[in-house]
Amino acid sequence: MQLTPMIQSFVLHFGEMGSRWGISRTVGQIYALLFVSPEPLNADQIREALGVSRSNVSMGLKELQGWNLVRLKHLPDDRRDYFTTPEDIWEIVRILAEERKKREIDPTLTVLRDLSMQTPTTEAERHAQARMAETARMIELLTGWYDDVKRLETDRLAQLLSLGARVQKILEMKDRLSVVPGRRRPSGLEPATETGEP
Amino acid sequence: MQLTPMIQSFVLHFGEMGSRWGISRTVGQIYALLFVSPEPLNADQIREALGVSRSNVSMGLKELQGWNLVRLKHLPDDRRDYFTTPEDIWEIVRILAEERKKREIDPTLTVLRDLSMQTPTTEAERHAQARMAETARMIELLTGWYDDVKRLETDRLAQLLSLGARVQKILEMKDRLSVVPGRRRPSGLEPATETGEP
DNA sequence: CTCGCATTTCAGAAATTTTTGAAATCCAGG
DNA sequence: CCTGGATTTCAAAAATTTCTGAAATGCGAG
Repeated sequence: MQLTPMIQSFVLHFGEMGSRWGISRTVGQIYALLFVSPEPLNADQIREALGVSRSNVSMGLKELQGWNLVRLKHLPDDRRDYFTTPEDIWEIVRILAEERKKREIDPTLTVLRDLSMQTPTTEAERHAQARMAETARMIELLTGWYDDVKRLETDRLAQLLSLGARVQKILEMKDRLSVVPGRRRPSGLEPATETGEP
Repeated sequence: MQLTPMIQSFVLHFGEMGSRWGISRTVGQIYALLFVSPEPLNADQIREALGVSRSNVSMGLKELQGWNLVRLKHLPDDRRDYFTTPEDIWEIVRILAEERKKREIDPTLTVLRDLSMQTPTTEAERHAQARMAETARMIELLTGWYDDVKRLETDRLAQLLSLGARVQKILEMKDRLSVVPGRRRPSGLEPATETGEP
């Protein structure tokens, strides 16, 4: 398969960006190619389009499968594996967010919690620990929010996003309204969220 | 300066994670060290604490300055440069988000817009272009939201985050309320947001 | 201007990551 | 149990990134 200049540009760009993310150039290119391809591709088609070795394609696809970013398909009377990306682009975003969180955030949160539990021996450690605890709380707040919104349906999510900062107005409105039924709103940041593991 | 085991663990962990992000091990370690240090450090203190070459520290600090992630300080009667991280951890998050957007998102959005404007020559290109346009719109929605919320004060942001999915309830409430004054809400996703550059 | 300390630059060395080709493995038919 | 296409594995080569030491540069004080 011969790529048109336009598709070529796209694929090459994603290859470049791939390195700024944690993936290799080839993996980025493979994904870009599958993403814009109107139908599933097999490993040899990918190899030909990208001009890389067959084994490199195999490894790249394996990595993408590890990221849950590709779907395996089969064509009748053809025992080769064909690959696609999910149709729904929001699904891709969700997967990316989930996997990056798993790899880049969760391990750090574990370490921070762990270190925050130790008894400090020096003044420097006391300070360091305060910093770490602060970081852990921030990550918990962010990931807690993420865990909530990731459950929203796509169009609710889009609605929320397009609302943007106007949410602030709504928060204010809610403040005023919530006075009426006499219910106190839990005050957001202040109470130390001690979510240590057992 | 000799690091305690606890601080050592933290610094080493950040070094490891550094590679999963786009930074080198040393840069990650330098940042971790500055982050937990109760006061500013100079290049030689960092070199000693991390056991790396002086030039490596210099380059690492330069990179961190490029990311806007460190502040330069000066002590009286000492002409060496001392470095700290911003006190406010949310400030750090804001800077990180801003810089990563600039490096990882914006260039892609530019390419996507550019390619989406070209006239497709084949059916494959037509499909690819649709995919790219879809992606561009999604990125615009996400970054538009980000541009909005990044202006919120920290405690408003925290309030918003801790609200999480309960926002959905508020959205529903707003739906109902907005009927009263007779104003139509712009429906979020549906209208094609043609935000091409001139 | 010169000295002395501080920082930066930079070319090469070291380490790490990516890519490859060949061999091994897998597996559906026959 | 063979066969042959398809895929995977893996050790080595290639490419890239990171790190270092030495030399160059910067700069305030005298």
